[in-house]
Amino acid sequence: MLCQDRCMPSPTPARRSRRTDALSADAIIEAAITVLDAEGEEALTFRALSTALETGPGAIYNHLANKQEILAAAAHRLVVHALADVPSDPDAENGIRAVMLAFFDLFGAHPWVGTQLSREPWQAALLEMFEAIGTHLEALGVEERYQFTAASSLLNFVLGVAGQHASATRLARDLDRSAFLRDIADGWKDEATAASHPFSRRMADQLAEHDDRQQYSDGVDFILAGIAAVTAGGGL
Amino acid sequence: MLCQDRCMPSPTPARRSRRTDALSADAIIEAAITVLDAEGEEALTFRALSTALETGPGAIYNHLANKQEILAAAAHRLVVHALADVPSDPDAENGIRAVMLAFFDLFGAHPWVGTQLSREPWQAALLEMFEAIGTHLEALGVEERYQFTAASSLLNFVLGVAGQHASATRLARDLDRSAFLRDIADGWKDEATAASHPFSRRMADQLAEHDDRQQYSDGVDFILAGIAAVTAGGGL
DNA sequence: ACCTGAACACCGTTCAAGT
DNA sequence: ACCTGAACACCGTTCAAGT
Repeated sequence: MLCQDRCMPSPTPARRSRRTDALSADAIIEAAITVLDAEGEEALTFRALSTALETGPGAIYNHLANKQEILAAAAHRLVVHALADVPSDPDAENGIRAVMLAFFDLFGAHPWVGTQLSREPWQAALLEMFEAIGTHLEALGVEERYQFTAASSLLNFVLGVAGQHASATRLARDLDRSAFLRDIADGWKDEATAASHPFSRRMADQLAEHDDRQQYSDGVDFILAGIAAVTAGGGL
Repeated sequence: MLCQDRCMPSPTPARRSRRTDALSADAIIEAAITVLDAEGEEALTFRALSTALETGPGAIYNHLANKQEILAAAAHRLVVHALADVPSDPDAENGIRAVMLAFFDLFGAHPWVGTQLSREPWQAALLEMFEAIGTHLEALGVEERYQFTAASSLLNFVLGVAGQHASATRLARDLDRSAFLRDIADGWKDEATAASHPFSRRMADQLAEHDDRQQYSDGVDFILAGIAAVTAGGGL
């Protein structure tokens, strides 16, 4: 649909297309998400975005303060949508797992969100995540005094995963993922590395072959089991 | 020591100082750490770095491929140093806690490391962290089949914390930290926010008053308890 | 072989001039 | 009130010219 380099000569004299509908923060955020998903984080520039919106780069500033605000709003929107799509479950433990997996799937579909979430502390998107996690912990019967630490622990875990996912995607955009991990695993088997890193050497094949989503899910289970154990066992 | 804006007139005609010792990757990395610690992430430019090194920006490329490599090498060096300083402990559970706290203290002293660690996946610094965690898990008696997931969970948790720490520091560089958290907590108490986020509303005061290091330490305990529970209980 | 620093190809952001 | 797009003040990186 885009006319990248050379356009067919048009019968009427070429004229710079100009948007007819009004520009809005919503439209900008939507266009930003499209660019980010299609071409990655580094492709989102004001020039690219304003071309997609058929306007000038300056026009964007009439609706959003700066690039950071565009990214924050885009991430927030996707987090809200992802949470709205999580089916409610009468079983509290299934509920918290469903929420955590929704986050994982969101980062899979939009890896740049992972980068954005570690850019501003306690931004709107993080509040939604914290709230969703906390609500389910409450339903799970976690005592009040553990709720803050428990919710933070789950949130920090998912943020760590999100960041790694984003950077892996940034680096391995074209490469296929398993070849990329195989390369790293092979590096762990190099004599020099292996000699000083025996644990990693032993884990190399698992790094190359593991199922990311399963491992994430297992990590969530570890933390949930820990929360349950500490709560039952009478404290930290 | 730096001559920032105006220099005293010197008796001999002013001459651009030129380094006498040879430039090296090590010297560049050391200078980069100094700049990053003193002035923050955004202050590290090739121009600033080459000024600190008394050379031209192009000279740096004779020793390191690009900015990413400088940051990765700087983070790696600090992680290695931090781990070298952790005293060995005969008690395995103290050992893993000491390693995890060493990471936390590292991010406190050099917040920019948190940003860097989520920039490249499985970079050298992460390998060191993974290895250190894994070695202690082995000592703790975690079964082989759980080691990869357990080590990854702890690593992802610490990476999440590191990222948040870095972004909080970036945003609140001059502001004092407690005032910054108070502001966010107050936002959670706003009528509009509180109505749709009751859990966060309830946690607001804890956000403002909690001890970061203690909470981190409690989070580590949750995960360790979960690993112990799952291992003892016969599987995920 | 290494250093120098101007030049290049970008950025995000601003702002006078338009409608 | 909003849009336009050239201009500004930066970046990281390159490279011809020096030593």
